Amino acid sequence: MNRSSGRSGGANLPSLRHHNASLVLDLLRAAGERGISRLELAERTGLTPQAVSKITTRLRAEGLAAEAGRLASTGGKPRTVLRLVPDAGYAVGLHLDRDGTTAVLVDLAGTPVATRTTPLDLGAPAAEVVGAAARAVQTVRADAPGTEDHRVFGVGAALPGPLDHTDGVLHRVTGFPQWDGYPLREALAERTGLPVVVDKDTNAAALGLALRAPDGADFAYLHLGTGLGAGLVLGGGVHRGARTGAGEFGHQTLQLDGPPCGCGGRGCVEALCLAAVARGDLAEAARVLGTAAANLVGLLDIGRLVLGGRTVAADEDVYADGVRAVVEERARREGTGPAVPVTVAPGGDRPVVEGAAHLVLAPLFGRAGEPPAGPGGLAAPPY
Amino acid sequence: MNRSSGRSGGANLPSLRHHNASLVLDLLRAAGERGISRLELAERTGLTPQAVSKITTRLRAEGLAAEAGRLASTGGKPRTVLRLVPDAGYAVGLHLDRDGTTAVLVDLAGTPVATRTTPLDLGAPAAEVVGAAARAVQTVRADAPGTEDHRVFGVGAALPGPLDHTDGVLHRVTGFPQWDGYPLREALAERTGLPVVVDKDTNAAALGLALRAPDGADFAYLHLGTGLGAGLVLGGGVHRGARTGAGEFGHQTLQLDGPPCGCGGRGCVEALCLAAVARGDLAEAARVLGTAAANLVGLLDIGRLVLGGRTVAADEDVYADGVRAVVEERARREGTGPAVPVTVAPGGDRPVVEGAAHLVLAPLFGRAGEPPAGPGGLAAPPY
DNA sequence: GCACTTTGGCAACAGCGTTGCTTAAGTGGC
DNA sequence: GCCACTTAAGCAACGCTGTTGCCAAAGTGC
Repeated sequence: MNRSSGRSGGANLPSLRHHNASLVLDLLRAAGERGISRLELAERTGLTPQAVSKITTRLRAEGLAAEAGRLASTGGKPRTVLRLVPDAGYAVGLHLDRDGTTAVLVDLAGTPVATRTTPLDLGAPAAEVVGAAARAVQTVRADAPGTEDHRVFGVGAALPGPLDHTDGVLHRVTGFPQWDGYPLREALAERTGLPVVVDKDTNAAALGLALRAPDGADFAYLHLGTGLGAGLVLGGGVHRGARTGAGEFGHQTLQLDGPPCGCGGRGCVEALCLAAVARGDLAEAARVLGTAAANLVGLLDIGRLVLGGRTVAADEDVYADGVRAVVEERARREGTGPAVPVTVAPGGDRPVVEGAAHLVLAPLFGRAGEPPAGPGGLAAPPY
Repeated sequence: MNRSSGRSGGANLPSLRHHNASLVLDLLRAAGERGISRLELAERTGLTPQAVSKITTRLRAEGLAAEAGRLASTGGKPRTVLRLVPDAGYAVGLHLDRDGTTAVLVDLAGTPVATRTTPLDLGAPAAEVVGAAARAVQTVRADAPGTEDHRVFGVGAALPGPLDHTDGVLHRVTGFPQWDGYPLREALAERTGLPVVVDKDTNAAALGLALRAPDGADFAYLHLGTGLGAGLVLGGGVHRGARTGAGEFGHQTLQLDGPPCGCGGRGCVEALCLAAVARGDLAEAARVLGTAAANLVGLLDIGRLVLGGRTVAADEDVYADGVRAVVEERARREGTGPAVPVTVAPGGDRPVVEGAAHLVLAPLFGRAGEPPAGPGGLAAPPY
């Protein structure tokens, strides 16, 4: 039973079946090419081996799972290894950044099979940007043969700035007022003929990283690029909050009555941090970022911190070490156990595009987030 | 299904039954004395009317629900109103504060039926404090006749400072080093013969307020007393984090390199806020509190803020207005809709004791939190 | 008094995971 | 080479879930 918001849902037999199937499918996905045996699935889900057998039989019949070799015997019949069938479905990830667009086609396992990056000014007229984005989607689909229409589940689009994840309407992409109130989801769905999900870049990246994490622990993804934002993963899914605006990390006040910030406030982390970057004092930038991160860790008792974004990518170790130092010092003071690990997400901005594709795939695996709706409407999931 | 942490749980028929029964029971509880009809239960849960009939029949057979009158007809057979039977079970709430202990016996509906407050120095030897607490529990049970042993589900204990909710061991109650590592749950369970759950005072209060809230929206409870802490309610349940230490709100850095705080850090909200209180500048205290609160609202996109604690209770309006002003100004700047409402929890510290009792009751209603374990062990819930 | 509406229980049912047992497929002793 | 043993996985029967179709109960309104 899932950490979805609200408490409406009564459960019936189909929802129970779907829940367990998602759970198994998620474990298969997490196991990757290594695969996983039926008995291990049973142990991990708490279901009986017989129930897992029934569920995997259905998944195999639907082409989502397949047997793939067997393990060494431990004194009896050896376990059969099951694997997710990656090409049972695909999704498109789309990253609309301030100065360029990247589209990626990933398979069910999350592996990218085609990528395209094109320069694109997010400040151009909306119709132009949407048109270019739709073309990028078509291109990346054409790049990968054998991915017919019905096997592409949808498009996940990630972009900076506040937006409403539920209805896919942008609020106010910082610096580009023409996007205010623009129904991006609808427009993209119409142009691509595919279901579309829209989310903030930080949320997309966080979701992608969450699906790759071996443990299910809560973590925060801190993205430092042209701005500073966060994606929060609580309980296995992205935490979006009441109005899907969570992750407003950059305009956290870190210095009461400090220097003015572009947002109109004073002493925001983003302003302090980027000012330090601008004057070349990366150690100070890392210290400021670390202080805000430590605030977050204390407030939510988060288990892990992941840094990302272009600015971080340029000097990974400086930021990782600087943030780690602040977090460790605070943990020592409070004496509540070892400090949380601090890592850097590899690949600069790449986690954003790949995570965007996961906006579409995640619901299949029971991860938080409602399935996308739109024209060519996503039929009931194949299981 | 439920926002529990981790993603282990496969679901079977008993768990499905339990889930739906909890859901119905929670709606009955929320309806209070007003009651609720079968058909409304069906609408709210999404279950069929027939399923609700079956579930409520079981609940009535077990003495947890009862029919209570009927509504006006709308042209046909009038709806029958169902209500929770409050005296079907009880729980004890215990608030161990720095200078006193309060115990309360509440019924299944959360209504207090007996209260006792005794002065008690939390700095006294552990055995002494536990003994006095256990006596308080016995006293409050004796105060309410007709509440035999098997109908008291357990004791929920709330106290300040970091602790491990999972195993009930205290970490370091600020200012009282003798509690460091003390297994409070075990000790209290042994002395009272009842299952015990231990949690931070802020979490207990937040849980109690969450159960009373009409909507299921996320909110934060900010407690300003001798210290400053927060309780977070996300997705209907208390968010405790990886090591059950979430809510560390007071030692959030709000002023880089600011004045030193007792915790060893610099520029913590708690230090800034309490310093302002000490010099009588309540408006500034409220502004500082509001700034930290606005950080929290932005980060989590929380839907509501509730203030509490003795310091707030002494000047409710000053704090409510001061915090509201900061939050509203930030909302205006960011332009993401109306600011979140700011209210004060009535009754000073009372939400803490009553919320403590809910630590025991909440699992019955499917709210986050594992059921208590301990001697005299809580048998399977009565439904 | 009769037609109609709405509530809510009864009975039959489909489908879920579970249990008990059987078959498959290995290892290791002799 | 054979047999006893162990472990994995499927088959069949089962108990229990919510669902569906139907009917009795209990009102309103002409």
